[in-house]
Amino acid sequence: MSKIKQARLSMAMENYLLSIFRIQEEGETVTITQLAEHLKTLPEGEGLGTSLPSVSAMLRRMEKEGFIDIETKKKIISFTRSGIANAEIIVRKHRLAERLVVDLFGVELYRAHTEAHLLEHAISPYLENKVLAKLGNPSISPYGFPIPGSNYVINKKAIRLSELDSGLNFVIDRIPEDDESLLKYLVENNVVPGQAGILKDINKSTKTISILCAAKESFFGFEVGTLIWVIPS
Amino acid sequence: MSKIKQARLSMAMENYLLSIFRIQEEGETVTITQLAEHLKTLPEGEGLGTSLPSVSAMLRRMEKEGFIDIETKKKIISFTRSGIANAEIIVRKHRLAERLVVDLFGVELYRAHTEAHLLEHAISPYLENKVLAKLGNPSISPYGFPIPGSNYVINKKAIRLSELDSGLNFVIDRIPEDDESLLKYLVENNVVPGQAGILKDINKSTKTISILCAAKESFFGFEVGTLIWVIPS
DNA sequence: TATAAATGTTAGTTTAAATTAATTAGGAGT
DNA sequence: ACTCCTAATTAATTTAAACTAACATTTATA
Repeated sequence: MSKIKQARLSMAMENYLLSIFRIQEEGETVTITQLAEHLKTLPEGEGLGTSLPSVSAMLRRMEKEGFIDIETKKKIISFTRSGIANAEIIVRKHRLAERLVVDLFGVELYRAHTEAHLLEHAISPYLENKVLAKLGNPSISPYGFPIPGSNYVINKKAIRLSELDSGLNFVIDRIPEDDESLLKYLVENNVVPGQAGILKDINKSTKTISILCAAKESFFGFEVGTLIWVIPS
Repeated sequence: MSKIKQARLSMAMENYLLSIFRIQEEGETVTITQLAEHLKTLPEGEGLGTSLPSVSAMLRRMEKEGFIDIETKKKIISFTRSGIANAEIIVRKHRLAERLVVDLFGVELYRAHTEAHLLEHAISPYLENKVLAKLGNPSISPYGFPIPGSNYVINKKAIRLSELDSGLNFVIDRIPEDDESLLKYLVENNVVPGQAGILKDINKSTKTISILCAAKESFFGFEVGTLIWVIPS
């Protein structure tokens, strides 16, 4: 029960915390270049916060604040206890905001992530509780990601669609959130969390995948296939 | 039909626009000191943006951006066309956010204004439309203020409670938004927009007022009485 | 092993927004 | 007219967060 510093975070720092969390969640190692890359997907300020020196400087600030450790050999960035706690707070607000705009306001799925990126910084702990109650304590985001604080844990049986074999049935677990044009395509073709489907063909030569979800057939490359997680069924 | 610059406003500038709008709405002249005073009521950053030189500098920036004119004799600050347009945008978001948190999330009235001050900066035009639709195109805030863009105009018959005579009946039109402890008292005693009441006593000697609203009697000074607008009935 | 590509840091600037401290300009009162 | 108070400005700093350009360090690969 150690006291976790519940800091007044700047918007920029909240974004960094969220990006680091997301990179870790994807199982990748957090490097400065990775981070700079990931921050580019954020809608705020359009193209800010992406240069390596900027990221480098911010990480040093975050280290001073006690949110992260930077390995001296300068490869690995990891959260401290305080860092993970604060990252979970902002990720929770983000995913709650996604649920909010989708469930209550009817925002289209492909825009929810972007809208949530603005809202996440504007939700006080008090309001968060009100929203949680209103939404019935949701445990996953509209894209299938766990909402920190709920007891939901990712299904261990989930695998990347690109690792499934032809002919097998599945249920969509998670889809990528931050590519609007891809999302439009996926939603259009019923490739959304909870949807059952069958892998029609996975082609190792052409690196393409075709699936069938609720009578709609979709077709995409392996890179996309690795971003879609499914539960074999 | 001139093109109004739909600028990317900083959060700080949005706050200034809103404060200037509010001061004008109250019928007072906008001076730098007034503004500094009003900005202190904002919850963001706690105590930031209140010093005279800060306000002075920001106003010069806003003049450069074409939002305001500053009289050379340095007394009067007024909006340009672009300024009023952008102020109305942020005021609309603010009051819509107040309605949102009250109507949908059950936030208590005394906190709504504060929560809205965070949310107002995080509502995109797209989301604003969704929220407007969800709330049924409201025309006034929970405190009784008009939402710009609706066709609502303030009732010309509205007067300050302090200007009403003893024994007269009224309906509450507007109550002040930015004093949480006062708001708690008012809500507690049914002094909310739309509520009918009777002015029991207005005492010129002690500068106090007592009213009766739905069986609850409240009691306050003239300063408060000037902040509550009512329609005599 | 040498060299190229990728990764990260230093150095020097910039901008927005804030601060304090000190100074000036305008009106009101005696 | 002089003094005083209020209102506003100037000056000099500070901080967070970003940038470019140039340099340095690692890693990988021919």
